[in-house]
Amino acid sequence: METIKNLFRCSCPVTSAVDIVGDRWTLVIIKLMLIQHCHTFKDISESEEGIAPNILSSRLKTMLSLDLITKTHPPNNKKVNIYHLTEKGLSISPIVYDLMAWSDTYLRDEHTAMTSFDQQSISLLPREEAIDYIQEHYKASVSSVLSDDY
Amino acid sequence: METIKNLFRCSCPVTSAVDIVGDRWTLVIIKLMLIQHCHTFKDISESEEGIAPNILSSRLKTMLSLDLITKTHPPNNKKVNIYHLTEKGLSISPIVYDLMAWSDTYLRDEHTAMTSFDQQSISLLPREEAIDYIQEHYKASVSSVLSDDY
DNA sequence: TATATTTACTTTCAATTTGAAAGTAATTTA
DNA sequence: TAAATTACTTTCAAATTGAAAGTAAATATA
Repeated sequence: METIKNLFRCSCPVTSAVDIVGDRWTLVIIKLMLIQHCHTFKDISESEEGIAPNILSSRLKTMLSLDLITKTHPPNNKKVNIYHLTEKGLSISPIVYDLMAWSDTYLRDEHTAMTSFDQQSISLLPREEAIDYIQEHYKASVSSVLSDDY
Repeated sequence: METIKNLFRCSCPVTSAVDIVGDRWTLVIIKLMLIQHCHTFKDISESEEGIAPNILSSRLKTMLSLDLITKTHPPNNKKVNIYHLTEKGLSISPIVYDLMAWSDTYLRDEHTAMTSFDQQSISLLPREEAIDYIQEHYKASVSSVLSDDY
């Protein structure tokens, strides 16, 4: 008889969030979808991050089960799977933004090869507007991919 | 001949931040220091999160080497070690805040035992003020612990 | 001053997770 | 109809995590 062991270590909301996104890949996959507009298994596989296919497969399954992402086909295509962020997943955007901003300030000295924000314009906007901009562009990209003739 | 393998997977600032804080414990330890004012090995060990001493020891060493925390003794005490956040570590505060806010909105349904913000007052403040409040109280607590006769 | 307690760990070992490499199956393109 | 593409799965070794017990130095107590 198998028991499902509790996903959450304790009652703390911060620790509970870490129970969901606290690993080497979940936030990276969210960032690849959100910022680099990776919508397919192949897109994510080919990213600079170099995730192994078994790991990606396993993470996507977990993220689906946690309702961070959903999976659909583009119209008239049964081969390609489109993964996209749910509202719950898209709401991780502020955390992705803050990680980017923190690295920009505190990691540059020890990681000289590190790049800046993807679009220059983002670094010029105030935080809230930058996050909105990222989210709106992401949604537009998903719409485009899910429209006819991808 | 040993080579130090690069800490960073790639040039992306988000992924680089995940290379630093993307595991099960680093953000939890920062949160325990910042919010619950855990300053010693014992304080952290006894937390609700239940971290094993070998894991805690290993994480603290890594965090010291990454300059996220420093280690000192209180005056007139050679036994107790006080760990506290550096500027670099304290600047993770916005991420901790955002994780807390995200859980509050998106995890409550699936994790009914989850508590709210530690101090009620924090949830009433706007984000920037809440973060400032948390950081100032943290700094005051460190000062107090490092003053005479702990 | 001697003993008990506390604090901060380390050691050992089993279990779980990660990741590299190769392989497979369905679908679509040429 | 054959080749290429996409989305995976399988296998196995290496690294990480974690539970349990143990140790050493410093401090508090009798």
